Amino acid sequence: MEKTIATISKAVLFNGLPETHIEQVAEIALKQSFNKGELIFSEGDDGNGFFLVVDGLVKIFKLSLDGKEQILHIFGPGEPFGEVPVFSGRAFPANAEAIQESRLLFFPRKAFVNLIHKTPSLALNMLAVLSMRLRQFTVQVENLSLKEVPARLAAYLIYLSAEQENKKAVELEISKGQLASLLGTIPETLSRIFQKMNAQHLIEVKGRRITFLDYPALEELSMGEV
Amino acid sequence: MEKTIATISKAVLFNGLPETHIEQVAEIALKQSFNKGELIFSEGDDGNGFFLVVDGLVKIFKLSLDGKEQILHIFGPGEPFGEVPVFSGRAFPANAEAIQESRLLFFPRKAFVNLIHKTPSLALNMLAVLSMRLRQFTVQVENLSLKEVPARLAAYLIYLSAEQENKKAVELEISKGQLASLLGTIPETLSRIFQKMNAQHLIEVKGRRITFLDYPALEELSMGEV
DNA sequence: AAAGGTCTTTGACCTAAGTCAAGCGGCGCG
DNA sequence: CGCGCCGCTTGACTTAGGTCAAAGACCTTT
Repeated sequence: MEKTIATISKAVLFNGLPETHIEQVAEIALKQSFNKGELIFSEGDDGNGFFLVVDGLVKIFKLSLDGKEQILHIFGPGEPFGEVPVFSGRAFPANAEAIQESRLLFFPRKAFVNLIHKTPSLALNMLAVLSMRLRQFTVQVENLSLKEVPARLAAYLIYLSAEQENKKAVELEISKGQLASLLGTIPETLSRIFQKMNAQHLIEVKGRRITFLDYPALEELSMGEV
Repeated sequence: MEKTIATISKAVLFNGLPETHIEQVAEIALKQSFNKGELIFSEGDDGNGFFLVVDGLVKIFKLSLDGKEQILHIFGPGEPFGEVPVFSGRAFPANAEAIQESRLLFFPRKAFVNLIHKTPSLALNMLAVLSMRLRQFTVQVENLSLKEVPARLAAYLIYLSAEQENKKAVELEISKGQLASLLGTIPETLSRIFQKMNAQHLIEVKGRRITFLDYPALEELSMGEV
């Protein structure tokens, strides 16, 4: 229980809530565990609540009829997911799968909505979370529609660089195959683009470690396209 | 003022609010008008509030460096837009332009947030609106990444058919050029696909009027791709 | 009704990126 | 220590859809 409270009070969703409210939140939370590769929910399932990642890594994705996958988000510790059905009614709009051994908290819909009724600042926090997500989606649509794959990859590397606070090199936290799916392409294409960026001395790729050789050029590439 | 109240009480965002709250909402709303083609806000602008369409039509879109446009949404009467900066802080993530002569209501951020503090059900309504928008985005990403242009067009026609409650024919409410931008393609490609669907006796195109000749085949096309 | 603009269509061409198929390399397992 | 597996790479080929250019179609304004 203390662990649960500690996790919750670190999550941005519950930022700034008074102690007593945090405890109320913790009371309605249920612990769940998922193995690597295990499905958490499927598109079309009814959502009776949402999740918070305690540790591990979860991907949210869509599948086409012929099995091609597009990753929408990857969520790590402290991030909530699966909120859409809680507020819009209806089913999950996508699938969720643990891509690492993961521990989650589950917040049942009804209890959470009750809590919101009593806690306006929790509502505002949730509005902030959903707004950030919308902002993220505008970027993803922009990337898919207006940028070519090299630009998307460059943008992703720069995003990682900001996240890991390192302008020299970054470590991919997902496999290259998953990265391809996140960028809206396939492993073969991604591999070729890594090679090309290598050949152009933009980066150096060694397994999951990417070293930046020409950061400004990468930024350039990520924005426009030549 | 009565007109304002009437507009507000019809909008889903304010569904189920008691009379007195509707009046409070109306008090903070400001009327604004935009000519066809007029810019409402630009990506990167600070958002001190959000909008509600009274009448007219507004497109939300992104631009690439070389001027290509991707439409994210088209909003008509009763629909709110521009909420993201209200709750996430920061700037508008995209541009907004009136594509018809439009009258809008503007809700200043601060006044609205105050209102939410006092009105939990308004918060829940707004959460529902944002959740629906997220759901919509998952579909858009799926379309862009996993479906080809003919499937996207078919899906859009079926969506229109549901909206206009007519399985025989629909009327496009935007130009074909704008439709191309909404579907993530260009007018030339869209035009060719209309021709092809014509030739295959799926639809008949006469200006903005699309008559369905083989609805089931269209549904088939919209989902998978052969 | 002519003129001028915008929207739409058509044709010829090009290219980014997907498909298919085969090979490589590192890692866990027996 | 060698075998098999999975993730990744490489090559040859195909194709959806973008580009560029020009011609129609339409609608408004005079």
